Amino acid sequence: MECQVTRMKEQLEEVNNFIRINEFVGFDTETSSMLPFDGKLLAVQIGDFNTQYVIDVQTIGIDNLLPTLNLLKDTIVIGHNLKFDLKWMHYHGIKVDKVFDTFLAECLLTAGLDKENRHLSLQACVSNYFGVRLDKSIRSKIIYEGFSDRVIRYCAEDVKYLSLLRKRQLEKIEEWELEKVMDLENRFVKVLMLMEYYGPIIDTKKWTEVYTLVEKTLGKTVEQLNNIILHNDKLKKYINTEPQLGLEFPDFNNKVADKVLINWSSPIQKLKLLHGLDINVKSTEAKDLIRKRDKHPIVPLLIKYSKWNKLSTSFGRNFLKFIHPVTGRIHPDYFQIIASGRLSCSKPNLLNIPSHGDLAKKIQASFIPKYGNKIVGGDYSNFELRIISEFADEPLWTTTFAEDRDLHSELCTRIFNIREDQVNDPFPLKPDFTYRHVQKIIDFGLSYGMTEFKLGDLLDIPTREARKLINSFFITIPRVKKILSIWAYAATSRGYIRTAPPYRRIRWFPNWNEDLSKVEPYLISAIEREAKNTVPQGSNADCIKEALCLVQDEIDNNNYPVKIMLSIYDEIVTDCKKEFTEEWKVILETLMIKAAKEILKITPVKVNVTISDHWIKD
DNA sequence: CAATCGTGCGCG
DNA sequence: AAAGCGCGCACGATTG
Repeated sequence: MECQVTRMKEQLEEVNNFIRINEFVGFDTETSSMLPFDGKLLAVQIGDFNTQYVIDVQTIGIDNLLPTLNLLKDTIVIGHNLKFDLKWMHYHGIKVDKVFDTFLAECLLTAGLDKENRHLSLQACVSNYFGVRLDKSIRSKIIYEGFSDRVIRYCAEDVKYLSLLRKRQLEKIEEWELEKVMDLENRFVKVLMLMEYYGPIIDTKKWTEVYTLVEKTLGKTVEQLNNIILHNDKLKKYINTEPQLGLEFPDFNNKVADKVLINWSSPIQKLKLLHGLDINVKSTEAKDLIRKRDKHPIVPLLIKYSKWNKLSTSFGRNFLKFIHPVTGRIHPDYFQIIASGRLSCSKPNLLNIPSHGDLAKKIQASFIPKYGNKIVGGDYSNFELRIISEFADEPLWTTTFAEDRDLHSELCTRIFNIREDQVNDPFPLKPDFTYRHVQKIIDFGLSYGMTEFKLGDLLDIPTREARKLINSFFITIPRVKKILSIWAYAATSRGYIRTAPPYRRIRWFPNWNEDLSKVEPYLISAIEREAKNTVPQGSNADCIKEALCLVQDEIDNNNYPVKIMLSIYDEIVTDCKKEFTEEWKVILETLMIKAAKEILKITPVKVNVTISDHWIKD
């Protein structure tokens, strides 16, 4: 084994040669922080099984290293979770063209498996594939002890196995025909890196206005709740006799109460109180409480409290802490491949920003483009239902999409036997819902395996009425029922399900067994429901990832003044120079349609594009 | 006191 | 009845 530390500029020529003569190079970095904006690049490791170069970046100087790093664009860079390393490369102006990410390969090969059966870290992969143990703890000592012998050795080990790991993973990728989706994910790393690097900008003034309003409303609600128990002899016994340590009223008035009568965030305390009022609920969630809202004035207040407390804790003043002091942007952490193939997002989660209602409008309006720019957004219309339609080949659905009519309304008229102008009339069994609203619940719910119990529960109608709705739904569109059962059967007979061609991503079902008699019936049902959902949800993910790759390539190839700001499941939000918006709007729409046509071959694609001064949902 | 689980709710 | 799917987060309750 040859592993060496590179400290001198002259030594870099050897590294350069290594990069030039190799089609693939293993690549890793060590840094003093997670983001390049508040730390330094300490080491760059390049190598393969036989040779590793550990480059002491600070000693050699980043400027002296740039020519070497620039050579990377002519090779295929292999790395484990390259989203991290590429962010540092981008910071230093280094472009990397082709990558193979062993972390993403492992994510793809094990999608859907649970914690026990899924080991994604480099140590775990190297251990599982080669039986070699890497010691991560020593590597992290680089900050304290610099390039000591053992640090160098372990830095080198982090690139040593990458090319072998890729080969072993490729065997499996070929075995399971995952080449196409692996390629998609490898192309997508760069895009996701940029979405973290150029994360959204928040108008703090607008955001502050919003949370001031939220805290005021929450405070009032707490006050009203407290007044109810203070003036009701029956309820006084539920008041906490001791101060609830660590709990305070929101100090929206700079006033902090010294004790909390009842902790309105405690389901146990709320449940006791409700039972004391002879209100029989099994939980304190809104869905249950809403049925009892007329029993006592406290019930609607409890619903209100939960809602506003959520807004206050998740989207209140804490949210502003995520604004990076140097960049002024939010730099979230995306996870590239969850079970279905979708993204997830954390610190903060930008995929669950409120978007329904007046307050949500104000929250979204706080997401603004760079000064002088505009937001150009595009979202797919009914993508998941179009996926089902594509494979069900259901005449009613295909003609509705072909004629660009509203699917929910269309189905509504058939299933409830009403005219088109009646779809927004109240639904007789539950008058606060319209027919179309009910239909929407049915369309999504039933497509993913909802039973009459849940539907009855959701619509607050008897189970037998729900059963009738389900029956007429599937009688009206029998081919949808058929394709759903085909997907369910595929999953239970094989133990996995695939998304639509050409990507054909796999999701595994860890509870499955070849001998189905060994699988509990309820687990079989769960696999069936998950499979029914994975095809449309995962195919949608494949599509939006392809679209995002096309969009970023277009931006890069033409130097367009555009940044991808957010992507929420079926929506792409971009930050675009004002003068370019009209032109960009057309390009964005075209590329999103182009991506979708990879999957939807006979079903029309519809994309809605908007230009605005801030994030908005149309 | 930290780790873990459950509840409830935000999004598509 | 574990009887739509996919997530992350805040908070309370429980555990060791």
